[in-house]
Amino acid sequence: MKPTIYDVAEKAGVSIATVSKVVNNTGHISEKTRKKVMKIMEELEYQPSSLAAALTGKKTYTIGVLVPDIANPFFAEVARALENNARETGYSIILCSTDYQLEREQEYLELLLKKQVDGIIIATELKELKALQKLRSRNIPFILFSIDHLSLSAHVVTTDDLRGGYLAGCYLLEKGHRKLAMITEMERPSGRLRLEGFKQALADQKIELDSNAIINAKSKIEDAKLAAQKILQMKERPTAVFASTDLIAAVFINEARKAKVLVPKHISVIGFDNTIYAELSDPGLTTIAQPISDLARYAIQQLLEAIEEPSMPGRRIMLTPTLVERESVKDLTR
Amino acid sequence: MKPTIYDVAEKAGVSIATVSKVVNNTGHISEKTRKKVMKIMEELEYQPSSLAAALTGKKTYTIGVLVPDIANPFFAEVARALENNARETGYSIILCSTDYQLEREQEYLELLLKKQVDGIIIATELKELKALQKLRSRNIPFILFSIDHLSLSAHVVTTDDLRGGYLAGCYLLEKGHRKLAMITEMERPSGRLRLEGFKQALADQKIELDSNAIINAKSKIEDAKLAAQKILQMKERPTAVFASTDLIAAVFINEARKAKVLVPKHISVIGFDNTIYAELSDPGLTTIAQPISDLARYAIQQLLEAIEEPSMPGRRIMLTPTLVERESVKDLTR
DNA sequence: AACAGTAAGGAAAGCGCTTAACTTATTAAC
DNA sequence: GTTAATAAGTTAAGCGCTTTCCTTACTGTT
Repeated sequence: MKPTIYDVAEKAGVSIATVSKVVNNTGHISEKTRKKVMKIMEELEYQPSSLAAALTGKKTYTIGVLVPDIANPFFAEVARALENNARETGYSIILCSTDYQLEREQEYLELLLKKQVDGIIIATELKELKALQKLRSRNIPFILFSIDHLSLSAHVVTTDDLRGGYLAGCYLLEKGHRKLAMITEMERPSGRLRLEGFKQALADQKIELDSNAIINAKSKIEDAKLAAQKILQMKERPTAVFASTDLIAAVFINEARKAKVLVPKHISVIGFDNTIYAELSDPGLTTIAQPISDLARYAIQQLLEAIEEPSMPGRRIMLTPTLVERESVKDLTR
Repeated sequence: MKPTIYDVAEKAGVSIATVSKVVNNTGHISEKTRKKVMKIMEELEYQPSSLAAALTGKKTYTIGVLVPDIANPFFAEVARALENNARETGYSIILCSTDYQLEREQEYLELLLKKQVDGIIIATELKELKALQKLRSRNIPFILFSIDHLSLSAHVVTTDDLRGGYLAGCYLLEKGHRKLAMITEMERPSGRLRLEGFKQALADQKIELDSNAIINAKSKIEDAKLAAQKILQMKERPTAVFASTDLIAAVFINEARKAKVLVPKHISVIGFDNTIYAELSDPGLTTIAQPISDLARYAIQQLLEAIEEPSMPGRRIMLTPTLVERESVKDLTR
C-alpha cells in the first residue's frame, strides 16, 4: 500500500505535524530532524497525497482548460503552451474538448467544479453566460482565452484581432494590392473583428471592400474549398485574398493550383494564426501570427493572480499579433 | 461558500449519511426522503466534492495521459479520442505533454501519482522502464498506447505497424511500382516496424529494397525536406516513395513540386497516419490510416478494466491499419 | 403473543493531510 | 537571576465525504 504521512512519522519517530512541516517547508524544524524525515521519505518512497492536502489546504493545483477542439492545430498549440506554463508553476491541467457543443461545455464546467479546480481557462466561444455566472458565484476564477464578451467584466487574454486584420490590410496595400477579397468566419467574433480591421486598413486609403468580395466560410476544409472557388471564379479576380485562418488560406492555395491559378504569381494570399499549416503549405504562407505562447503565459499568470486574489477586478490583456512573411504574397510595386 | 453535505443534511433535517446515500444511490431510502433531499440539493446547488469522495472512496475518476507532443496532429487526435471515450464513462483526463523529454516524463509520472489518478495511458516512447516499475509497485494500472516493449508484460494497445508497412508495400506493388524508396524514423520502433513490413511485402515478390533507398528522418519539417531532396536527386529515381508519417509525405510532395517533379505523375507517394496533413496536401495523400478512435476506445476500456481488476494479466491489443486511397499514387499497370 | 425479518435512517470512525494553539527547552537581554 | 523571546515539536481539530454497524419501527408468521 501507498505509505501515508503516519508511516513516515512513526518510522522517523516524530509527529505527523513535523513530517507535514518538512514536506511543506513551513514552521521550525531542526536540520537534523529534517534530514531524518527526508531520509525516511526516500526509503518509503513517500508521496504526499495532493488529494488530502487539497481537502484541507483548499488548493488542488489543477486548472481546467476548455477548448472547442483539441485536434485543431491552433488549440493544440494553445493547450501545449498553457500546459507548459502551468507545469512550471506546479499546476496541472485537465483538458476538456467540447467539440463545439454547448451542452458538453456545460457538462465540463460542472465536472471541473466537482473536481474543485483552482481556476479555469475558457477558450470556447460560449453562448451561455449563465454558466459563467455560476463560476462567479462559486468564486472560482476564470480567464477567457482568445474570446471576449462585451457584456462581461471578466479576465480576458486575447489577440487583438482588429489590429491583426488591419495589419493584413496594410501589408497587402503596401505591396501594391488594391483589388482585395476576404474569406472569413462571420459567425465568430474573431472572424468579424478581423474583417473589421481589414476594412479599416482599406478605408484609411480610401479603398472600399466590395461586399461580395467578402465570403463567409467556416474554418473547415469543405467550406473553405467552396469559398476559394467562389473567389477564383470571379469575373474580376482580386489580386490578393485575406483568409481569416491558415486552414482556409491553405485550402485556397490548393484550390487555386487546381484552377491553374498560381500563388503568388497570379494571386496573393495571406492567412491568420501562423499554425503549422502556414509552414507546410506551398508556397509558404504569409500570415498574421497569434502570439500563442505569450497569450498562454499571460493567461496562466493572470489566472494564478486571480486565484491568489479572487476579488481582483477583471482585466483585459490584448496582445498584438505580428506579421510573418513567407512567400504567398507578391510585391506588385516593383 | 460552496455548500457541503452538512448544509444539505441540516436543511433537509436528516443525517449526512442519508444525504450521502441519496447522492450515491445506495442503502435504503424512502421515496419521500429522497425527494426531499434532492430538492434541497437543487436549491443549494449542492455539488459533492469528488475530492473528499476520493479520499474515502478510493477513486478519483481521473486518468493521466502522457503524450510526447500535443501539437502533433496525431497525438492531438489521440488526445481528443481518448478524452471523448473517457468522458462517456465519467472520467476526466489530465493531459501531459512531455515534449520528448525524459525527465519531464518522469516528473509527470510523479505528479500523476501524487494526484492519485486511477490509471495512466502512456503514449510517449519511454526509455525508462524503471518508471513503469514504480507504477507497477504502486499498483496503478497503465496502458501503453501505440508503443510496445518486448521486455514488458503490460497492457498494450497499438497499431500493427508491421502490417501497416506491409500494406503500403503491397499497394505500391499492386499499382505496378517496382523501384521503391522509404523515408522512415529509424530511431522509433514504429518507424522500424513500418520499414520491416514494407520490406517484407517486397520480399514476398522477390524484390529487394536497396539499402540507400532507405532514408532516415525524424518527423520534422527540416528533416523531411532533406530526406526528400536526397530522394529527388537520386540518379535513378524511384517511382514511388513510402513515408513513415504523413508529415514527411506532405513535405515530400512540396519538395517534389519545387523540383518540378509532379506527384503522382512523376513520382508516387504514400504516407502513414491519416492525419489532417493527408487531407490537406495537394494532391490528397494516399496513406495508411491508424484507427485512432478504435485505439482510443480500446485503450480506455482496457484501462477501466484494469482499474477494476488490477491483477489482470497484461493484454496486447493490436489493431490493423487500413489504406485510405487519395490521389498521390499513380497506377502504372494501365 | 412472540419472533424473525426487513426497511429507514443515524452515529461515528476514518480517509491523509494542514494548521492553530500549545508545551518545552534554549537563548538573549538587562 | 529573572523575564522575554524564539526555536523545535506536539496535540488535536477539522476538511467533506463514505461506510460499517446500530437502533427503531413495521410487517408478516406461527
